[in-house]
Amino acid sequence: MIKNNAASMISKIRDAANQVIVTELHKHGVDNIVPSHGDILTFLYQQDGLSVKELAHKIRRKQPTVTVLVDKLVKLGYVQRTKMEEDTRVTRVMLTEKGRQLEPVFREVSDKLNKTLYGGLDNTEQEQLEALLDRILRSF
Amino acid sequence: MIKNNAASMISKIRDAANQVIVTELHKHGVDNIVPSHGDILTFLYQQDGLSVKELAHKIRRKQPTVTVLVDKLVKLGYVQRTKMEEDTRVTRVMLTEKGRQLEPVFREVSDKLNKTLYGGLDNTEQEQLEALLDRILRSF
DNA sequence: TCTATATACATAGACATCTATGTATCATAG
DNA sequence: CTATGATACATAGATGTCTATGTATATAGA
Repeated sequence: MIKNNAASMISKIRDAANQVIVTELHKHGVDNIVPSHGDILTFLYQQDGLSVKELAHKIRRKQPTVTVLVDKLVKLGYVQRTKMEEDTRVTRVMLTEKGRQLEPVFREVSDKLNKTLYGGLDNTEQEQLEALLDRILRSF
Repeated sequence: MIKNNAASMISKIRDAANQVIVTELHKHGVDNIVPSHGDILTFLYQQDGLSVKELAHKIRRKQPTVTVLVDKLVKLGYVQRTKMEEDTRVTRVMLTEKGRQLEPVFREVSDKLNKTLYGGLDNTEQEQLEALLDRILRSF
C-alpha cells in the first residue's frame, strides 16, 4: 500500500544525515562547521584550488553563499584565498596545512554516515536504492 | 556497482522538492511562503487548533522557529492565535477563512510533487522505494 | 498559603542562505 | 586605444532556523 510519504521521509533522512555529520565532526573536535563547509572541503580534497564559482556549482549553493562559507573557512584557518594570475577576477580557494589535516576526519565521518544509510541493506537493496534515487532525481 | 552517493542524491531531491513546492505555490498566487509554512498549514488542515508545541513536534522544528513561522502566517492572514482557557500558557493556532481557502491549493501542490517523485516508477518500485526509505529512517 | 519547580511561549542574537546590487577586471567592437 | 558589455567576486539586507534566555502561568510541597 503506497503511502505517498517519500517526500517527507527524504526530508527526514536529509535532516538526520546532517545531524550525524555535525555530531561526528564535533566528536573529532571540529566545531562551528555545517555540512556545506564540509562539502567545500571535500571537493577541495579532490581538487585543490577551485574557484568560488566552481565551488558554488559543485555544492549547489549560490555564489554569495559560497563567499560567506569560504570567509568562515578562512577565519577557521582551513583554507586561504589566492588570486589567479591569468585572471585576477578569479579567486582560488586553497587548502592550508590545517585544512589538509582534516581529510581523514571527513573520510571517517563520511564512512560513518554511509554505514548508517546503507548498513541495513543487502547488496541488491543498495543497488535498488541508488537506482531509484537516481531515476527520481532525473525526473525533476 | 555501489556509488555510496545516496546521501548526496537525497539532499538533491530534498532541495528539488522544496523548489517545486515554492514554484507551484507561486503559480497559484501564494508567495512569501516556505515549505515549513506549508507543513504547518497541512497539519492544521488535518487538525485545527494545534498548539505551538504540538506543531513544533509535527514539523520537526524547534519551538522558537514555530513561533516565528506562525508570526508570519498570522501576518499573512492565514491563521490566528487564541489562548486555551484551561491553561493560558498554551497558544492554539487556528486557521482563518483565508487559510482554509488554501487547502485545495496545497492538495494540488502535494499531488504535483508526488507525481514528480513517483511518476516514473511502477507500483512495485514505489513500494520498494517507500520500504527502503522507511528502513533507512529507522536506522538513525 | 507561599514558595519553588516545571511548562509554554516569546524574544534576542547568531548564522546559513537567498536575491539584488556594487566593484573590479576582462574581452571586444569601433 | 578606448568605451561598452560580460564576468567573478564581495557586500547588503531579508528570512528561516538554531541556542540561550526571559516571562507568564501552572503545579506541588512546605
